[in-house]
Amino acid sequence: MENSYYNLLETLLLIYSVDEGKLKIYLKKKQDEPYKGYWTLPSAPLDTQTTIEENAHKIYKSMTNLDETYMFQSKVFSDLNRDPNNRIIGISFIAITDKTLTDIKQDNKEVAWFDVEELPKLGFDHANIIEEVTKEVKRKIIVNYNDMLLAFFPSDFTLPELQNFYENVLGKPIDRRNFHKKYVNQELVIDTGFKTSKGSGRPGTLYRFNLEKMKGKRI
Amino acid sequence: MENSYYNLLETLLLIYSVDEGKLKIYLKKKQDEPYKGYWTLPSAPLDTQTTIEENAHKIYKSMTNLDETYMFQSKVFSDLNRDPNNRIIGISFIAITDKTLTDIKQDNKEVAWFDVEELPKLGFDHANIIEEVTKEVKRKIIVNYNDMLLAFFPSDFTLPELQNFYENVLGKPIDRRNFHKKYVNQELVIDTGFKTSKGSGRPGTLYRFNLEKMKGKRI
DNA sequence: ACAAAAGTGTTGCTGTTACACCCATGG
DNA sequence: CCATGGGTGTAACAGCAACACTTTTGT
Repeated sequence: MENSYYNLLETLLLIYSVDEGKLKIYLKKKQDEPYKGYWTLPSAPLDTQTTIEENAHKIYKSMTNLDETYMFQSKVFSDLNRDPNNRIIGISFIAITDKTLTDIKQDNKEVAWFDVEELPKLGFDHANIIEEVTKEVKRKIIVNYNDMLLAFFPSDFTLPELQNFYENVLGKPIDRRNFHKKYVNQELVIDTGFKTSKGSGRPGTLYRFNLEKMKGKRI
Repeated sequence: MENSYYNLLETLLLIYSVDEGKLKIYLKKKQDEPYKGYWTLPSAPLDTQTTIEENAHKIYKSMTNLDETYMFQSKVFSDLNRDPNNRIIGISFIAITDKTLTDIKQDNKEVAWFDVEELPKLGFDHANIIEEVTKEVKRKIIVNYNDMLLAFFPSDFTLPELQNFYENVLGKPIDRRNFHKKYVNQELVIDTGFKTSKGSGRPGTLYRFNLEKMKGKRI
């Protein structure tokens, strides 16, 4: 009787990054049944001696070999038939990382970044989880979670890159002149003095965020 | 060995409401050990056949006798020593309700509304949970979760009442003229044609939110 | 009449929007 | 020299911030 209150839990990690203004997510190819060959979110069962935060950090480390990141809890998924074998309750975490730091780490494990708008075949209910959590991420970007934006753009970026990201998240275009003016006039970004130099076209000015001005700022 | 992955879960419900511009929370007095006589959040263990959403609704119903409410997930608390006896993982939900609807329902169960700034002695880690979740609620109000504001003020209210609530959440005063102007000029509220009539002072105009204008509006 | 609470107008500032052409680089 | 992508100015409008006195009611 008492046993009917003991549940299996897992921590699911949704690692996001930006690449050329696109929102990306880091997935893992499943090597065994069920869902062998499908892509899945990195996850780990929760044992009775670990907190969910510790568990999420462990997963993050195993996927990226990095220790620190911007990470926080997202939704819990408790549908009875999430897993074909057992009932497992999934506690999701959002992590935001610098894609360039993880590009190296793709040794033998099959892991890859996917555009959130072009996902591969996903196992379990992970398509649904990604959809729901991605909605939350977008909403938070739009609605002003500056910390999160800083996590997406920790290092130098161009204003067109940033604008591109916003446009993808918002789902509509923004006027380039107004966008530029806003960030430069309000000193939300600082000119690093460097320029991009990839391919054709005029090189872009590289900026970084002005932490002072961004703090608590409504964008 | 496998048993070390089975955890006890509970759903915790934080029911909020407004009263005279103050943010209130609905608590229950614990009738047995441990923490007998202390106040606690309403909660229920999660069995293996119920989703957390169903569980949260069950708790809400038992506390208010109401079926519908604005409710959503909040944080998960997984510290190892939350409960003196077992490790229990707590999944919290936020519900927002109309305090006047629940005032009736205080029969024999010892339940009461408390100002979130003046809480009683709380059992378990519930003081901590209330603090964390209340921070989230305030942040969401400030940052634009209009749905939530509508849930707090479903029916007629005066602008001074609404302003009072904002001031308590923001922690700083707002100019009355500017506040009034904003809501009336932008037609975020609609005059119901009724007036308050409680005690001394000029009666206030009763408004309700203009759902059209509030939708997606940044406040 | 007085205490309590609600209602209201003006002005300057700041940010947003709408709009089209020029500049720097690589091929 | 052309294709690609980056950078830029102006004017009208909307919302926000700062500011104090009047009106309506109950006692």
